[in-house]
Amino acid sequence: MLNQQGSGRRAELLGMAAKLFAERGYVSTTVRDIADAAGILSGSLYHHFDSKESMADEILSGFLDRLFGTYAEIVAAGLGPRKTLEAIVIASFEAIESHPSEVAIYQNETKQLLRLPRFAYLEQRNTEFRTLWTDLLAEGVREGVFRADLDVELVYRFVRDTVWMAVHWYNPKGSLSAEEVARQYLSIVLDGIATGRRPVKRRTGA
Amino acid sequence: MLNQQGSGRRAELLGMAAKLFAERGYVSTTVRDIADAAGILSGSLYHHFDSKESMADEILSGFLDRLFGTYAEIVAAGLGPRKTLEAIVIASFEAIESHPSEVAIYQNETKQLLRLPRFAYLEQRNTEFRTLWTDLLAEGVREGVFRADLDVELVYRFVRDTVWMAVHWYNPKGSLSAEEVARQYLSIVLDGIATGRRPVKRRTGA
Amino acid sequence: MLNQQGSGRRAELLGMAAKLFAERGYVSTTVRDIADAAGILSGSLYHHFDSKESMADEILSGFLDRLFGTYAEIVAAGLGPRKTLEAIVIASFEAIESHPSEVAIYQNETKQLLRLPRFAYLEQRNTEFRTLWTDLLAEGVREGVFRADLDVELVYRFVRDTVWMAVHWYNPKGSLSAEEVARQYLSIVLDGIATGRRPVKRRTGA
Amino acid sequence: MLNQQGSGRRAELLGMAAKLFAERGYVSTTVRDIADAAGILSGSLYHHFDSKESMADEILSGFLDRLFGTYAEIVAAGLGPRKTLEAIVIASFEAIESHPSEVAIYQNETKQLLRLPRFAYLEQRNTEFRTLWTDLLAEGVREGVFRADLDVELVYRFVRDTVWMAVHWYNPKGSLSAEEVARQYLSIVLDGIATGRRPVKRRTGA
DNA sequence: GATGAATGAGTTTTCATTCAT
DNA sequence: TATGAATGAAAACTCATTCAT
Repeated sequence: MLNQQGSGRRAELLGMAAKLFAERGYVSTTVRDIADAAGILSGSLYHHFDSKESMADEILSGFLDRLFGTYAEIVAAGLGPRKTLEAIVIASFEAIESHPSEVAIYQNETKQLLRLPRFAYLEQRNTEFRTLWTDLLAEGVREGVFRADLDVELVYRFVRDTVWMAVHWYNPKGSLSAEEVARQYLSIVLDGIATGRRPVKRRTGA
Repeated sequence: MLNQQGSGRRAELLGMAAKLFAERGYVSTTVRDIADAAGILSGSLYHHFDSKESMADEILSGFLDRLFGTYAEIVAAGLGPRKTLEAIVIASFEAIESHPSEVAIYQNETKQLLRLPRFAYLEQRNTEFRTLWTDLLAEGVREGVFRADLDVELVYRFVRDTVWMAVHWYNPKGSLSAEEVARQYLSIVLDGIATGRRPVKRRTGA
Repeated sequence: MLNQQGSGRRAELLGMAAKLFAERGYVSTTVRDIADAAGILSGSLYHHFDSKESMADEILSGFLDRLFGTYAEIVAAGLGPRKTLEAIVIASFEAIESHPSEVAIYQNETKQLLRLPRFAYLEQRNTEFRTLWTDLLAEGVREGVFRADLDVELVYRFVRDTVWMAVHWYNPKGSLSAEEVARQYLSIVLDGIATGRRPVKRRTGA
Repeated sequence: MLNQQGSGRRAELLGMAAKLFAERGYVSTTVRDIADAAGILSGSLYHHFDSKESMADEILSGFLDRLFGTYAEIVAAGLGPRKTLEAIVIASFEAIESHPSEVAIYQNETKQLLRLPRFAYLEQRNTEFRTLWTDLLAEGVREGVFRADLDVELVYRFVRDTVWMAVHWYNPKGSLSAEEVARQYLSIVLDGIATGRRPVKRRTGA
């Protein structure tokens, strides 16, 4: 359902490319690496794709369209800030589970790819994601379900980074399902790792 | 004090290389880029360094020696798990503040560099860091200052990733000092972003 | 009458190839360009032709057979040097009008194609053309209708080049018909662009 | 004096490239061909030049700057249409003599190169040349030194093409000097190849 | 006749590195 | 210390051609 990126051979090749881009990084993955993985000659890849760039483009844009579609549906459901946050985190972990390569590429290569004009949409996605989170957090603070003493921007960055970083260690074949990991993760983010009541906070900078 | 990586010109060149490695990534930074930044020809760099690899090596090993020295001092101080955790986080944020390039390289390039034999020590540092944290967390759980219902391994990864990710957005010239950011960060990690008592946790999967 | 280069689809494809060869040059025109123009895949062209080379061959040899047939008829008519020259020039301009692509290919690609053995006949055509003209000019000089003070070889080259160059600018849809252009062209070549009697020529270098 | 295109090795390499571009055509000349001619490896050329394109660019722009500088001087001298025309033709033949490769590239490759944005200046040079000639011819017609019954545009094309075509056959080592060839050429263009008075012209199309 | 997938040889270009001066 | 010229290996990409379906 979060899938479907083309027909037959093309999709197969994109899958291999994605895996390699995720493992070795975009720059360090040669077109020959991809061709080798596919059992063809490097030149033959150009029968299917314009360039290495366009492979990365197709992988990322397709994936992000689907992911942000899912986010939009969650937000549209109007579950309230806390439940929405949970749903978004869970959806993100599910993306990590079902499309680890794509997430890894998104995580690791965005900065590099942004220099190329054709990847400008990555910037837009970043902005979209930021708005999504800061709106959500601000609403939660207004409704009293999120702490008011934290910098919303900082919390956003914190959450953004931590969610995606999981792609670096989450093992879909391990004992924990994506949802279980997400629940633990949410538990940390929402309630912290310390026990008991939180001590009286000295407001930073005060 | 966390500084001093050679004398004069050599250090200057390493600084420029570090900045470029951090900005563009190790593979994407060419020797010519570094030479250009230094206002010399690329061949001339080889009067100072054996290779591009040895530049990265020198940058990273020097930095990590100093950073892990600091960690060791903190642990040796025997402050108890909570204070130790706080001190380590603060030291890490200070490293981000004082050596952003080095941290960024450590963050972004370790995976790539580990393929080269000479960077095997990075693996050792990772193990060292992991032991440091899991010991610390386990001790905290034993002493009742950290929650017992969380997977220690997962918490470790969580903390590890989130601390270093800050290098991607922390701006030393911004309004928040490294320590202030560290405090907020600690506040999130320790107490969570939700208000009030945490609800009775349904153990995931149960 | 100067037409007929195969049947149906084959001729159609050759026409497209000729147009592209003329526009972009033989080397710069890819087999895919031709296939694209025909709305088929590049591999499919090989059901019709052995190779790109054989397409160019077929285009040129057919065209030149017809053109030189026309020249032979004119010469055989025995009209005398002046009328023969006029008829040849007119026939050439008509070839430009009716087969601009073929003339352009002949003009622009002969030098390149001559390196390939199968195009050796182009050299023969050149020789044939040269003989035709130098004979004609020499005869004209003997009969007193062409100036005797000009180097026949130089005049030949002059005429040869200028006639064919017209393919680069002659526009069949423009206001001047091929014959009209030929007439003006002949007027220049025969009588020059200066007004009045020619001044006493200082023989160059004498 | 019409020379001087850089320092030392660079100029040497450009000269070799120019020769090959002229002989085999720009597209058909590989970077390896040039490197082979220079006795170095193809990659080494990139120590001196950005790209094959930039070699052609440097060759052409430098040459055209000098050539059009010469034209401008001639025009500025205000010799009257006939003498100006003669001087321009002679200067052109001298360019063919001293810079045959550059002229050949200009002649043969302009059409191809114009597709690349960086060669837009070739279009401007063409326009400049056209204006130069049509102005000159029109002035000559007004002053009664050139025939009024000829289409100025057509005469311009005629002259333009024929002058440059000489590069294809003019042999600097042959018996005729550039100026001698230019004189004969001028003699043809000005007075035609026919003997005696020109017959009463039937205006074409009438 | 045409497709879709591939080959294989070659192209331009990149880049870490070397070395005589 | 630095330059200027080069190497050599590999990169991305091109393209005429083949061939099973």
